[in-house]
Amino acid sequence: MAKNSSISPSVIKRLPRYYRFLGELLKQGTERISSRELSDMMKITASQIRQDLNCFGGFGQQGYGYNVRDLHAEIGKILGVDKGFRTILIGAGNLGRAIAAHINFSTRGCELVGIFDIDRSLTGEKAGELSIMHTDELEKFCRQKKPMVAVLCIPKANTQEIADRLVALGIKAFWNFSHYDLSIDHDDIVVENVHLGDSLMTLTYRAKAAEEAARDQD
Amino acid sequence: MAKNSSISPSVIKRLPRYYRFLGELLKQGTERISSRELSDMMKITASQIRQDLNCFGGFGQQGYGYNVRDLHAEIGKILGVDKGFRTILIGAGNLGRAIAAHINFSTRGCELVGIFDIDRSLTGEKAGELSIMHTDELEKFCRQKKPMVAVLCIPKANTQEIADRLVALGIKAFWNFSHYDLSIDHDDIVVENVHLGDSLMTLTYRAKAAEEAARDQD
DNA sequence: TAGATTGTTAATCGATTAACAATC
DNA sequence: TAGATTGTTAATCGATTAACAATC
Repeated sequence: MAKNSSISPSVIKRLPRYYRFLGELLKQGTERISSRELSDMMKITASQIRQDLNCFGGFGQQGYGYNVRDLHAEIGKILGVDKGFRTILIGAGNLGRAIAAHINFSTRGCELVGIFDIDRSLTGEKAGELSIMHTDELEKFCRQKKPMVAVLCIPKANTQEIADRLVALGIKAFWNFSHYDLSIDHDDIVVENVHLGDSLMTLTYRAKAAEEAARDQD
Repeated sequence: MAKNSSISPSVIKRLPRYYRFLGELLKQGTERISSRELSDMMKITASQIRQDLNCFGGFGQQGYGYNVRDLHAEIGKILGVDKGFRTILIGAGNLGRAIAAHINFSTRGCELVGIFDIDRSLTGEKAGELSIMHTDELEKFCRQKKPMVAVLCIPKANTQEIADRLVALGIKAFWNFSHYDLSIDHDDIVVENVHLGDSLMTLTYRAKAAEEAARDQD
């Protein structure tokens, strides 16, 4: 575990992808895999795979490769898939309900325990397994259940205010889908801003660039 | 435009964020801004901003800064926000309908023109402005409307098959939300894999790391 | 002119790839 | 033992930051 402290941001971003591919291999019953085979599947270099996996200790064996089950388990442990962090979701509009229904929180270290919306007409409605609560209930709920993670699916204008309120209620991690760049100045609080719109724009840019390149070739 | 060809991937990924912040400033009526002021807002270095903006020609003026309106327009043009690429969405489940309703395609260079699902019980239902069509209609629709972009909100198992079918129908860009790493071996076709699950896992990892760091301090 | 701030070059830093000795 | 493949060091590449001369 000693090596853990120095895992670089680039490696961390690749970890979930390794975890997914190893999960697939495990499901298929593959017992061992070499960095070369994995590199073919994942379309990254074998060198990078070996470099990455070595950040957290030698899980491979020379002349053999990596044991799929062990490696999968180890990466899962590093990512914290067994943490079960209690998680609340704020904003039960289209996107909020889709996230609640679509994301498998439990296999990713989180447990969705509450959904809130400011719109009283939604109070009591079901979203997946859970009934939507009014945001007035947040304080009481958090005092009782002490959630650690909050998913924000709310309009830009309310994001900072709700985030501040949730920080006061002990939330330590924000998964933010609002169209607002959330940043919080406590170094024990982490924020992941998603910005689907930015992702689409990047695609537009690349589509345009590819189109121009193809046209130039004619 | 000559400098365009060499814009690095890291810069491209930051472009939508610049565009957003400049849009905000424009809305607030700010006329000019220095790299220093913008760096405070965006929490990146002024040096990086100047370096980035210089990839596509000198839009600043020494001793003055940048004209907000001009810079916003220029970045928009580079991203292709005015392209209006015809776009179809496949998979009108929770996530698909939320994306259709929640994302402002038109301000991001895309125009959503059709929604498809394989489930006949959804055919004819409204999703935003559009009525859901059956995937059997894809061929006919694409021949007529010639869409260029496809948003995939379908299960993992169907993704490769649908993608191949869409490539044959002339789709050049994929915005892929399925739990599957799509890669296509034509260099005039671009793919953006979103993977919300990976994003949540990264958050879990960081939450866990921050928690451990805080505990160690006690 | 003096002050401000860019554009741009040089220095630093970090991440990726290549290479190969260690070893299963 | 011979073959395979890792772990790890060194080389390369790219991205970020610092510095400052150019110039508005």
